[in-house]
Amino acid sequence: MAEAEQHRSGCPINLSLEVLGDSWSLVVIRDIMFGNRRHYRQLLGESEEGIASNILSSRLKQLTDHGLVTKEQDPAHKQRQLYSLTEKAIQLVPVLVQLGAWGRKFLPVSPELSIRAKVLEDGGPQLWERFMAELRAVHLGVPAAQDESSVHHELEQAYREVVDAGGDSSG
Amino acid sequence: MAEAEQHRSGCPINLSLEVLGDSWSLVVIRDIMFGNRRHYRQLLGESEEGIASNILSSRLKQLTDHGLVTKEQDPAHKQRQLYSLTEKAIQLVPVLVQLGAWGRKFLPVSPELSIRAKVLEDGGPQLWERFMAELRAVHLGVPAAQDESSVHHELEQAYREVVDAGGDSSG
DNA sequence: TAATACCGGTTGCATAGTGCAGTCGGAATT
DNA sequence: AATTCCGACTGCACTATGCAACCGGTATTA
Repeated sequence: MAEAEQHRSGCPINLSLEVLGDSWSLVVIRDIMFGNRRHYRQLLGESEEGIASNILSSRLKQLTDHGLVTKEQDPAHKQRQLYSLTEKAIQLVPVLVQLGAWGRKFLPVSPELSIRAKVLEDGGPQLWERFMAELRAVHLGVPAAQDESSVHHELEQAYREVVDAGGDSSG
Repeated sequence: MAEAEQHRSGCPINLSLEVLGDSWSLVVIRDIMFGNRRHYRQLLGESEEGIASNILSSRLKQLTDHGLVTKEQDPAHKQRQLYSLTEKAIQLVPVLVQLGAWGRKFLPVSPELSIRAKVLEDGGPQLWERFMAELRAVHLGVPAAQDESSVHHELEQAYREVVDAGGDSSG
């Protein structure tokens, strides 16, 4: 947890990039966050992008060191590890939404995998907050507000609709 | 300009990371965008983070290939190249703002280098739009709306105030 | 006209990170 | 007792990064 590193500069954007500036870190966070993948094997096997096991291992370690992810034993299975997001990671929701919005606008996204981004984009900061509250309930054990009708569920539903309408592709 | 690459997946976040997912690309864009650095030597020498010349060269080439940056000869100086942002890059403003906001909240930022992030964060989407309109005027030659009293100037002013009040650090 | 400084890079080289395939010891299941 | 599942680790080839030196052409200066 000690971060005795040397920073390139004190610029917020630069510091953020020193933590997140590679091609896998945010993908792993995305999978935990939106895909609710909490175990190593899940993250490894159900990864859209096919992350390699050593890279996943390395990223999970990094993310843990940076305080974005915590790791604990699953009480039911002694050998199974449970990865959870911290508040620091949950507050990346706006970053991921904007990144997704930009990708949707300018890159060759697939309909199935971008519908969730669209829902969050259209929902605006209010929906993001609801989603973040949900993540806090799931990952931090914060009691959920009763009025929340699961943004996660809403995202899954939108995804299913597109898949059912479209036809092909994995996911 | 032909992009015959293989993509890891059609997910918007993943595709965005395939373009921007390294520690330098967004730093270079930040310098062009907020620091108004338009020439190679400027980007190289006035870089807070001390980017290496080969990395800068490689990133400018990549960014050009991805359609985020254009390069043209400065009419005044035959050998001088002028780098400009495209609309695709200008629309990264919300991403950079959110990334900066996150950095400000969780990372050891310096006051001088984070005041601009704070102003943009506090200004909200409306200010971002004004800033983007300004960038279009500067980089795309779009005529500026008259009511715009320069967000860029506002950011510079806020920066100067912090520097004058604070005292040390480079910038 | 000659020397110098500035321009946007390139090259060589050592180190670090990525990607793939195979492997590992322990725990749970059969 | 044998097999499968668990979260990784190892070896290896390849690519990217970071540093320093260097480059030919252009503009400026003496």
